This record gives sequence, structure tokens and C-alpha cells, in this order.
Amino acid sequence: EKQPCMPTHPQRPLIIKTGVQFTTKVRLLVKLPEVDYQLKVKTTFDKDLPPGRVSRQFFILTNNTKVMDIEDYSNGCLSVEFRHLLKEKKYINGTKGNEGLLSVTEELHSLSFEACFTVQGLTIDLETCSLPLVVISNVSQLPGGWASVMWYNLLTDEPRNLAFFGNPPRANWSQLSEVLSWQFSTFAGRGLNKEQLAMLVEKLLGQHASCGDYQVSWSKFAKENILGKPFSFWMWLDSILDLIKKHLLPIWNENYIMGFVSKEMERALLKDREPGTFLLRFSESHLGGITFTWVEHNDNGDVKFNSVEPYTKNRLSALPFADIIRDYKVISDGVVPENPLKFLYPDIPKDEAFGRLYNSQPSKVHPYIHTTLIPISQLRSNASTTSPAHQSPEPPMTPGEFDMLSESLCFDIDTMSSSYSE
Amino acid sequence: EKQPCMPTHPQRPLIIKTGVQFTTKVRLLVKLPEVDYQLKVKTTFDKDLPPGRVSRQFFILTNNTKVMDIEDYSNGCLSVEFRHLLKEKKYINGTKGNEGLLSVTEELHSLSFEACFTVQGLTIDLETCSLPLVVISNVSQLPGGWASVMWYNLLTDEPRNLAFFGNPPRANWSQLSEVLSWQFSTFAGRGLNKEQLAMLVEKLLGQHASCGDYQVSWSKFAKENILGKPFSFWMWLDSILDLIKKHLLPIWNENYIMGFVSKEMERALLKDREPGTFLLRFSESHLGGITFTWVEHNDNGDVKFNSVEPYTKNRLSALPFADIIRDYKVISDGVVPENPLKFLYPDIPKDEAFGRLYNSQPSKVHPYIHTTLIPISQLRSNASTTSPAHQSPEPPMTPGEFDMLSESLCFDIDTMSSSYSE
DNA sequence: ACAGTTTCCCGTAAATGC
DNA sequence: TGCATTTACGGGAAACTG
Repeated sequence: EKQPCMPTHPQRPLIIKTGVQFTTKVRLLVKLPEVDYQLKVKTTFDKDLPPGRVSRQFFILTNNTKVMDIEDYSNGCLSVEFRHLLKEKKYINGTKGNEGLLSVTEELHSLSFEACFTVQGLTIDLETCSLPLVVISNVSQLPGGWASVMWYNLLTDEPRNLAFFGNPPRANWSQLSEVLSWQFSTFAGRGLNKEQLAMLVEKLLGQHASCGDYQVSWSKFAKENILGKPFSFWMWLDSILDLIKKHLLPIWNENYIMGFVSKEMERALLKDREPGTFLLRFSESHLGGITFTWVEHNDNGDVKFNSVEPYTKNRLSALPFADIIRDYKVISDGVVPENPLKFLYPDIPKDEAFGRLYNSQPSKVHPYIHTTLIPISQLRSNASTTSPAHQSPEPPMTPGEFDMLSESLCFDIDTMSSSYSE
Repeated sequence: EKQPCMPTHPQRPLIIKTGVQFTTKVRLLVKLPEVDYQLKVKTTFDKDLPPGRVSRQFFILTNNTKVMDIEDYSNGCLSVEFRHLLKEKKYINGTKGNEGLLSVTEELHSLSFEACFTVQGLTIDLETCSLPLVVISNVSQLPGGWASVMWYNLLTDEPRNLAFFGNPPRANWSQLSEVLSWQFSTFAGRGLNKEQLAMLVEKLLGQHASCGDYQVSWSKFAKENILGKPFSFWMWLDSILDLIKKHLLPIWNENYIMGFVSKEMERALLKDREPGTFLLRFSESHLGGITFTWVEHNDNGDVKFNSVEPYTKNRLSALPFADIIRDYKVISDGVVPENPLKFLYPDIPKDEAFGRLYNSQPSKVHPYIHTTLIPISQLRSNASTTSPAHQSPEPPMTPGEFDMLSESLCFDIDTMSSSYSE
């Protein structure tokens, strides 16, 4: 009879952070005969939840009662909007309730709205309740909370199954992949294509999974860490979503980021391409990182692949990614710096793709010379592998220049030897 | 009889931020005969301040009463430590008190501590009061608040003259300069030398001031903006203090930052030096910026000075300053990048001075090539001034390379023409 | 010792007040 | 309208707590 909705965290509804205001709106969907008294709505958090069902208890700090008013809209519905603040109850006599079983982002809560009025001798109680809510105390818990909201909405139509995560069902990949693509189209502006989703399901379930509609467990999706990594699948994916939102929006939306490609696939795609062809791929080893890989040919004609250390949000806020692509240079044994990135896979000339996205960085500080940051890697060419590492070749730079560059770049055998080569 | 002290904001006592906890400690300096009851201390904010004297009123949100206890120390003194939180009283019936006359950081407040006890039939009231306090609501007000605390402590011995800023006295430069130098030695580790202080007094009072002990008004120090700038003298100085604390500590403490030098003095110092001699100077036009200026000789033998656009904390957190000095390069009309910084004034080879401070930036991300950011400026040499600006000279780089650099660096006639030349 | 969780609070941005 | 001041809250780090 009433319909509540609650925008809370921007773009991630149904997640409430303690100590941060959120709004709720309750609308009366039936038209009442004119009444001469006011209709009061009272909000209660976790109203008829038996204690012990949740491990944490919260209360609404702000005013929880408000009078309904006629909406400006034509239909003349009654509605009321609350601005609320949630706080955790401390010292619940002795021990907490449901300890240990669920993590805080799996613990579901609810907001109840009640009103009571008498009309023509009849007393009518109205009550409605929100969809399940997740309560967090720090934004660092937002990805986990959002995983829960997604899983819940994907897998049940029940309006209020607060015990959902006691035994969460599995999801079919066909459904889940749609939800994941949605995350990207809703929050970043472009969804995921078939190839990208294929890489994701392989990552989630292993290589055999790419054909057939496999099921994904809640644990695999958001709880267990990826093998050998200190984060779960969703944590990893959401860190990328965040990176796109904050630093890669236009590049992502132009579809210039292949992003989700296995290293094997990457090599297969690049190996027959023009030298200097590169593609952009998200880091699988670190949260929220993007790297580029380009293909080259050795002197003996072998194909060689290079990838830079992934750029994370810290680095990207120092220098936008398009500018990194424009300016990136490799110094190889004292040879003049060169940008190895020529064609975005399959064969788009770099500037044609990224030209419009370059940042001209105009400087307005007048008595000074403007400075740009340029990302440079030092790469020792294969040809000189036989010469001692500390030998200083005669460079086509001034010797001082070469020394300066040499000392400014850290040269690491392990780093170099790991350039893929086949 | 009791001695209160209050560490609040780290290293800036006597400034309290609303909504942020602060601690106070009260110590009983007389030894009492053994008493069998407890000695309660009550804290009051702005206890006997007639309303209207201050424009804002505050109250202590936390528990304001606590029992004194014997300190662990040998002397067996009674003491008590409070952990307090201050909040502003809202809606003080109608209008605020002392409106408009003083800014919030000039408004002085106080904390009072009271205790009452009876011993051998005598009732004794104890009361003590803090030094004047400044209450702020955002860290952005901290510099202003600290200016007030400094001025108060410099110019009065009164323990509690809350009307001090109604008519603040002037300070002798000899006293003030000592306090300013103190700020640097206390918070950064090295004070200011005679030359640096001379530049400061000239900035504060004009050129004539350098001889004699002039007086500085509170307004000149912290209230009025520097002529043509949107900030006061102290705001400017404190922004530099902050920059040093966060990004330049070792370089400052090694005395490698001349810092406070007028542009005239800078040129006078550099003009007879070896080309490539540079010095580090704080920006006078922008808050919290540092730049380097180096000397060169033109083809015709004229001395020429160049300064880079100042580095601010944002840029320095992307790349530490020592690394900037190590890696900085200038591209001049397609000539191979070169680092123009050779000798720290007067004649210390750059690497000798900064070598220990360079950041080796080891990369631990193995399958990847490490990348360094390198700050580069494009400088068009004087020799080509006669040729059209858009002409592309034949570079000793590959043409593609040159195009890439050309487009990556924004060339601005105004910027170039302002290199000092004499 | 430790991991999950909350608290703390700076610093930027937005809102508010005057 | 503009400036001074406060509020809001993300985000990193410290503190808490079983």
C-alpha cells in the first residue's frame, strides 16, 4: 500500500553507511478520502527482527516521525521524505547475536514505515517495509555490500528474506554475466562483450567453463579469494569498475580497452600484428590496475611481448591514461627514447584512437616554464645481452645524458627476463 | 593551584576543532592531606564569559566531570585527564553576539576547571583556566588559528586576555622573526637564516625595511592579502611550512633549499656562476610551491635564467622532489633531452648534494616493465626565434619522435618569453 | 597475533549563512 | 552576489575487539 525507496550511497542503493545521512521516501499508493488530520509516518529500523538474528543492532539517530504531505505531482498522492542517520547500538548486554556466521555485508536489515489513522469509524494500520538493506561502517565495505545486493536481487523475488545469506543459492552464469555487464553499462556507460565475459567466467570457474551454463556459488563470487591472490573475484572486478569510473571513462566508452583478456589470448591476438600494435588490459594480479602490452620483433625475427607495470588510481591521478599512452617511451641501451606504442589492436593508429582524449595541459603560470611528466621505461635490447651489464655503451646521447638516464632508471634482471618471448 | 595543559591538534596546541576529540590534563600542584573522598573536577567551556563577547558559543559534548587520581609519577600529585569533544551551540536566540568584528580564528575562548572540597571544616574552591583557545570547524582554518596563537603568545604575558584581538599590538620584527624561525625549526627541523629572514621582512614591509627593527601589524601579518595576491603573508608562509613537512623534509634539513630569495637576489647570485648552477626557491605567487632556477649562457654569451612552474604538493606526491631534480629534462628545438641542472648553488655537483635522497623506486611487480615518470620541459632556443613558430626544424631525432614530443608539450609564447635574460 | 570491523579525522567539495 | 564559515563524507590509517 505504501512504496518506500531509498537512495543512499550514490548509485548503490540499499547500502547504508552508519554516520552518513540517507534519504527514504514513502508514498501512499491509494487515494484517501479527504481527512482533516495529518497522517504521521514512523520509521523503525529492524522493527520485528527477533534479536539474535543479526549480530549488530542499529538505531535511527534522527527524527523518525514525519507527517505525510501531498506531492507536487498531478496525482495528489501523499508522500513523505525522511533524512535519516543510522548508528550502531553499543554494548548489547554481553555478547552479540548471530556471531561469526555471516560477515557484516551479508547481514540483511530492513526499515519499516508505519502509519495509523481512523476514517469513518474504521481504524486502519498501514505498514510497509524496505527491501533488505546492508549496513556498513566504512566505504571500504561498499563493494562487499554491493555484491550482496546484486546477489539477492539476482536470485530471489522475495521482498524480505533476511536469512538469504544463511544459505545463498548459486547463480547461473548466464544470469550473472548479464548482471555484471549491467554494472559496467550502468556505472561506466558501456557493458561487457562476449569475449570479455568469456574471460571472466574462465577466471571464475576455470578453463573448462567456457562452454555450457555453469553455476557460480556465492562464495566463489564474493567470499573466497582468487587462487593465490588476496582478494575475491568481485573485489577484483569492482576495483576495475572503480578505476574506469574515476580515470578511464572516455577510453572505456570508446571501446578502446579490451580489458578482460587472458595473457595467452593477448599473445595470440598480438603475435601476427604489426610491431608496435598494443592493447589495454586490466591487471589480474593487483586491484584496480591497467597495463598495456605491445608486440615487437627481435633482430632474429622472434615475436616479443612487453607489458608495463600496471597503472593504478594513484598513478593515473598524476597523469591521465591517454597522456601516458601518448608520451610513453622506452630507452633501450642508450638509444634515443622512443614510444613503442603505434597501433591500437587490431590496427588503429594510436593518435587516431586517442587523439581527442589527450590532455593539452595548458599552463597558466606565466613567469615559469611548463613541465610535463613523461613515463619512461628502460629496456635493454636483446642484442647487448652478451655484453656485461655494467658496461656503458657509446650512446647517441651525450655521455652525461646517458649516465643520468642510467642512474635514474632502475634496471632489474627479473623484470627484463620476464618479457614474453616466443 | 592547578595546571592545565591541552595537546589538541598534533603540534598545534590551543586550537580545538569542533567534532574532533582533544585531551586536557589538570594537575593539582599542592599536596593535600589524605582525604577519604574523591576530588571531582568539572570542565566548563567559556565559563564566565559574558554572552556577546564572542560570536559563537560552544559546549562540551562529552562527560565533563571526572575524579582526580594519583599520577604514576613519584611525587604522588593528583591529576585527571579528560577526553573532550566540542560542538557549536546552534540557534542562539536570534542573532549572534560579537558579529563581524573579529574572524573566527581571532575569537578567543577558554576552558575552566573547577573542584570543591572540604578539609578540616574548611570548604575550598579550586578553579583554574586554560590559556586562550581558538575554535575552528575545519582544518582549513588551522593556519589562521595558529597565527592567532603565535601572536598572542609573542605579545602578551597575560594568561587570559580574551579581548586581545579587539586591538592587537604590533610586533617588533626582531621578536617576530625569531618566532617564525622557530616554526621552521620546531616543525621542520631547521630554522631560518639571516638571508631568508631578510627576504621575509622585505616581503612583509617593503624594501626599505631591511635595516632597523620595524614593527609589523597583526593585519599585515595575517589578515591583509599580500599586494596582488589572494592570501596573507602568514598563509603563504604556512603553506610552505606544510610543503616542507610533507614533501621536502630531508632536503630542507640538509639546507639545500635556499627557499626565501627574491627573484632579483636569485639572479644576482646565479649570474656569475657556472652554467647549470641552480637554486631552489619557494613560489611567491602560489601557495605551497617550490621551483628551481638555473643559469645558462646564450650563444652570444648573455646570461639567461630559467625557472620551472612551481611544484605543489599534488605534483610532489606523484614524484618526490629529489627525483624531479635528478630526472628533469629540457627539450630545446628537437635537441635530445638534457638535464640542465648541474650544480646546486654555489657549486655543489647535483648528485653529490642529492644523491642520497634519490628514490630508487624498485618495482616488485614482476611480469612487467617498470616505468618512471620524468618531468620534461620544452624550451625553444633563442637561435630559432626568427623562424616561424610552427616550422618544424630538422631534428636529430627520428621525425616521428619529434612530432610526438612536439604534440605532447604545450608551447606557449608567453611562457617562453618570460625566461629572464640579461 | 590477527583479521574483520569500526572509529578517527584530514582534506576536498558542497552547502550554508551573512 | 560574494565571502566566510560550517557541514558532509570519501578514503587512508589507526584503534578496537573478540
